[in-house]
Amino acid sequence: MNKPDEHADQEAPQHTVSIAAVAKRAGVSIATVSRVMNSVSNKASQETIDRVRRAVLELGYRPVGAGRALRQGKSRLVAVLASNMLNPSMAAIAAATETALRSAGYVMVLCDTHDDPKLQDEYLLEMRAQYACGLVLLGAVASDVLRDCVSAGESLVFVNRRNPYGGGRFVGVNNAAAGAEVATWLVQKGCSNLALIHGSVASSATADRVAGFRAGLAALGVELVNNRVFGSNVLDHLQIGYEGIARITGSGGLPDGLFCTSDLIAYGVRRWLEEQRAEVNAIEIVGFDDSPMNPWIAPWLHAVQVPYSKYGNAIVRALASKDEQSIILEHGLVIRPR
Amino acid sequence: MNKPDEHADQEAPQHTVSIAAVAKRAGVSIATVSRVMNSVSNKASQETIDRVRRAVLELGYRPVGAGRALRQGKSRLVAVLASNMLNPSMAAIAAATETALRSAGYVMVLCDTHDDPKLQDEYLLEMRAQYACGLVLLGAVASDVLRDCVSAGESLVFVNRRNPYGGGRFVGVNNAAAGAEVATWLVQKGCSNLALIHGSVASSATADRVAGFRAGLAALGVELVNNRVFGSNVLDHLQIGYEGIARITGSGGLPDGLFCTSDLIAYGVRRWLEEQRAEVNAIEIVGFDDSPMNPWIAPWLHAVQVPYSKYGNAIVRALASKDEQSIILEHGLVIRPR
DNA sequence: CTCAAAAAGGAAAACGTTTTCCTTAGTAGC
DNA sequence: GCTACTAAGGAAAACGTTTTCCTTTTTGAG
Repeated sequence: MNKPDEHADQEAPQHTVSIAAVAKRAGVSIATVSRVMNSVSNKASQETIDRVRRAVLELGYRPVGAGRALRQGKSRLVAVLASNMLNPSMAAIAAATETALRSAGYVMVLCDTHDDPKLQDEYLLEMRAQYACGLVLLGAVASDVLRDCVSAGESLVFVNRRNPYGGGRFVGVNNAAAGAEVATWLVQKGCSNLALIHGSVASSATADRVAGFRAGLAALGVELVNNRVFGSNVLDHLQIGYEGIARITGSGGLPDGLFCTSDLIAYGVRRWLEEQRAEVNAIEIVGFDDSPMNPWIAPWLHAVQVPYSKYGNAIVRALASKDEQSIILEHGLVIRPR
Repeated sequence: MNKPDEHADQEAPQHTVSIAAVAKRAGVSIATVSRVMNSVSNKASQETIDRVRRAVLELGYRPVGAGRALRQGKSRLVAVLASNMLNPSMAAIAAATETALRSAGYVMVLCDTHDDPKLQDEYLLEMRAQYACGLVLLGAVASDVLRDCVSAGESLVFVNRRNPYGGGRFVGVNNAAAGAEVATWLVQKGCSNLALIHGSVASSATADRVAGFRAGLAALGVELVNNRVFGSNVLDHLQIGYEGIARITGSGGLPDGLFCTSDLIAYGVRRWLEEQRAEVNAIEIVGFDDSPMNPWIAPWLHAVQVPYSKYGNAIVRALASKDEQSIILEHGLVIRPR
């Protein structure tokens, strides 16, 4: 911490130092400054470049976003539309995305759509008005403006949940394969009374996890009867787990192996079991996401581990890529010893 | 879901509909359109206003942010600089803030400073370049540019952690009072072997909680000896709790009452206790924040409840207010029965 | 009826960039 | 000594707003 008095070194910039100021200081035109800033080749001698660079440093110049955006017809803003920011896995993705975007020179605008098509539309329109140069949908929901954006060929990246209108860039894990792996592990572990609790299948991620789990069981010749499955469209996954395990247990006793399509569902399950004073350790519970807090708050939970910290870079890569590729990241299956 | 064909109602706008288009359609000048949009009084007849409004609706016009920002010298972007977005309580504040900002017509830019002064400076400069009209600091750290912003009188709101340079708008709870309440409750509960585990006191929030707790005990004539206190600057609060309870127990046995300055610290404590197979229910543990997930994942934890969902509106109010007022929100003390 | 003030609204400047034209001076190939 | 071509760089337009002037018309007070 240096004393407030001796800050006469280069703290002059104060507020808005424009390209014109830099040009004047370097003794060149604003066009040249702009070209140096954007490293346009063959438009300035090395000497000029150095002079401009020096002026930029001395004045602490940094291009005003609005000017550039207005001229180019697009800003450096990337909008991230999350369906529910209170969900820890969303927050993890948002955090990783922010870091990756920032180091790629973008600025993240974060919006919470609460899984509401109307609100999503509002945000999409607003971001268009802000000249956002990219849209990241963390759990997209079908909506009119989204369809519009898709068909207009805007720069969209769908994360975890696929484009409800098909196609488009996608970043996520292989949910179906993960579901199947869970099935295999539970069966090999010797569980004979399996159950499944899942959230809304309007999410392609959830739907794939469920389908993969069922397919995995089918491949092993294991049957999953209907009263061993609970699904709900409720947004609060904790609630789903709590209610789901109650229902399942009520109509056929405690299972000995359980797949929950999210960690939160598993937390809800555990809560009910503890309230019932059930023999919790007799049940193998597998969640999905594997929150970094799990080793601390849920050491009893196995989980498909989604590499959220790697999502950021993947999303930036997807945004930058020209073709509509899907980026499938590798998941893991974390088994926690009792 | 309506069929893709019959969308000829008013889906024409496609991409960029500018103020000029609206003006043309309404048969007025762009100046008039602008004035109607910003409801400048005495500049348009009711009839004109209606005509413009109709044109706006029909074309789906919405002012381009960059144009307005450039002209006015400030955008509608509000930057939220969070010290650690993976902390659930930060995420909760961010979510509430986003909603409140949005409904007040602002757009939230979320940045994760990782509690790093250099990164915070980078963000502050970048946001200045983006003409951000407000800065919300969720856990500010002392840094050169921040000092600059403070003395330049920029629109700053400090949340939870106070301005390291003094003054400024502040939103938070009365941490000292809350700490004292915890002390009182623990003593009244009959605990005689108290302990305290806290994070970095560089955060004014933590410092106040600790000071309040100590003052509360002192007022009751209870002494808190040094080997019953553990503090650490480590960022990971889970780790602090885990290590803290180990140290404290090692140098004086298990406490029967414990105050942790964050929920996460308490989670870490619980983990260690369970690993040691300690009689966990013999200890009254009080956390701070009271995450909405606590009833589910930590029903054993008492906690000072911070009304994070109310932070959003308070922050917007603070941003809008002319004078540098502090907004102190009411906290609670949630006691969970065993 | 006169005059001032208010209402209504248009033309154009300004904001800070990027980029399209230009112009000039070298330079390589013949 | 030409002719092309490239390097180097400036002037000015353009992006979409808001706002300052300015003009014309209407209103109200005397």
